[in-house]
Amino acid sequence: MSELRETRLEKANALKEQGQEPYALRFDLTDRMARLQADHADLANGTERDLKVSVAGRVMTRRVMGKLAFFTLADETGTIQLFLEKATLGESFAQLSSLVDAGDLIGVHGILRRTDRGELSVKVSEWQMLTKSLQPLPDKWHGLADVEKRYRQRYLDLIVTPQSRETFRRRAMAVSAIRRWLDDRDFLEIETPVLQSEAGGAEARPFITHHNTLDLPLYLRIATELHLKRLVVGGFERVYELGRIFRNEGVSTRHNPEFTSVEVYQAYADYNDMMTLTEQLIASVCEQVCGTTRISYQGVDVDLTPSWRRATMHELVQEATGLDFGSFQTREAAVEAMRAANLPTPDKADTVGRLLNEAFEHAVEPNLIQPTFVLDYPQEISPLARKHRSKPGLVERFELFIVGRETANAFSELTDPLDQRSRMELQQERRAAGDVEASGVDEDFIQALEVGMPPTGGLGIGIDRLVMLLTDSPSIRDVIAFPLMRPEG
RNA sequence: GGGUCGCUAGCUCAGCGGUAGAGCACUCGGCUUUUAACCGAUUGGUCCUGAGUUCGAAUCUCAGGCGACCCA
Repeated sequence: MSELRETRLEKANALKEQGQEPYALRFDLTDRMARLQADHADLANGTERDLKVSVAGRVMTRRVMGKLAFFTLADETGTIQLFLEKATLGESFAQLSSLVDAGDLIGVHGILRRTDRGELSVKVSEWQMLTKSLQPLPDKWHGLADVEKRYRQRYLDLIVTPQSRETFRRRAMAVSAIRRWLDDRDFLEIETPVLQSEAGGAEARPFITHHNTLDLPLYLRIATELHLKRLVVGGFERVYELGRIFRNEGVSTRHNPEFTSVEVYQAYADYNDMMTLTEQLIASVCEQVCGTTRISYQGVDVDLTPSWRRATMHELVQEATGLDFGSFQTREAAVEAMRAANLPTPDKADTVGRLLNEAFEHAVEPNLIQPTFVLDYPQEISPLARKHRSKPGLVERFELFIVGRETANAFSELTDPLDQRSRMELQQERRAAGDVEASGVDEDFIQALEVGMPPTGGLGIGIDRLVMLLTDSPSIRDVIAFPLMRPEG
């Protein structure tokens, strides 16, 4: 209600009349809360330490009792109690107790004192309004229980939910740990276009936009793959890009239309090398962010200590269903066996390989809790991966699954330009037939391959899903500061 | 796309056919060791929107909006 706001505006005006700017320019602070708490843990109850400190932050709670008051002041690192007494503050005590609300940002000068009840406090001798807040804070006890509000008004969530702050702190740590790990191994981060005239590198619907001056339809990238490979053709032997990807798809606890990936390409390597790289990289990031590689996700223990299980898609499906997809000569044979095993056989899965993938997604994927590399995918669902060196119909590809979720995807990259062209033409046929996720032929990319790409291992990791794992977050929206929301009605 | 659940005061929630409620927050008064401070008083409402049933709807029905979760 705007009555609260009116009251606070009046307080802001009252401050002005008393010569206090309600929106201050700056404040010289000497200390931050967490450090003060740590450095003065030895201060005895009921005693003072004659050390002048200046701190600033947001007033979280107020407890006023006549001529004495206690505020809790929070900065980014933590909280400290303010010990406010009329005897010390004189006239400005009345101002404090009547014009400062929970939610205001203030700066104070004072000395340290631990109260009789053992709370380290700043005994304030001087205070200054830094920013007057016009909106009330959420319930101090329950916090922001409304999930929708947490996403729509993330700033409130961050103010009152310490766990939310910790999640984004960890996300930042994870992202910088990934960059550091790759930089240390001579991988070069190169930025590739977000706006593309052909959206390729994955099977997904793109967002469409338009360039006015060139009168050109453009797509937001659905992957960084094809441009990073062009860089490998150009002679950069170790490249990566960590950045935003856009896919015009639904929203769920595991999907946001814009998300972050890191794609890594290493010349003269294959998918076996990328497996080692993946487990080393993720284990290292986990160690740095969580302090251990044995973590707990939503009550389930997950052990990310290398090395991880490696099994082929065929083996895993057979293990879970008893079906040997290597023995099916025709789609009909596979359909018959799958029906007998109560597995769905959608029409769009029009080959044995696609049916294998269906069986995998249904019977295996949700049960891959511990990190597992799934190897050797059907060629028809992997148009950018090279043919397997010894298994006909399959490609050298792995996906990494953790807690039932696809977390990484990697290939021995397809370097044969003629093979790549025929794969892309197949995609184009599917698109012509109505598959909105199929891409077309990227002529410029084919031309790059014709110039010659060295044998290369490529890898993509979904940063958001990795961060979910490292922060024990149940929804992707918990790890994206401002997730996509439908506008409020 | 389908299903289940939710939407009531700034926040957290109760009420489930008969006058719109509580705690916290706000405002006022009291209080020099509180930390969900306490005590007293007051203030605060498009019960998500619209239509219907009914003497009477926050409550029942239908449609719509937004969200959460599950399934595809």
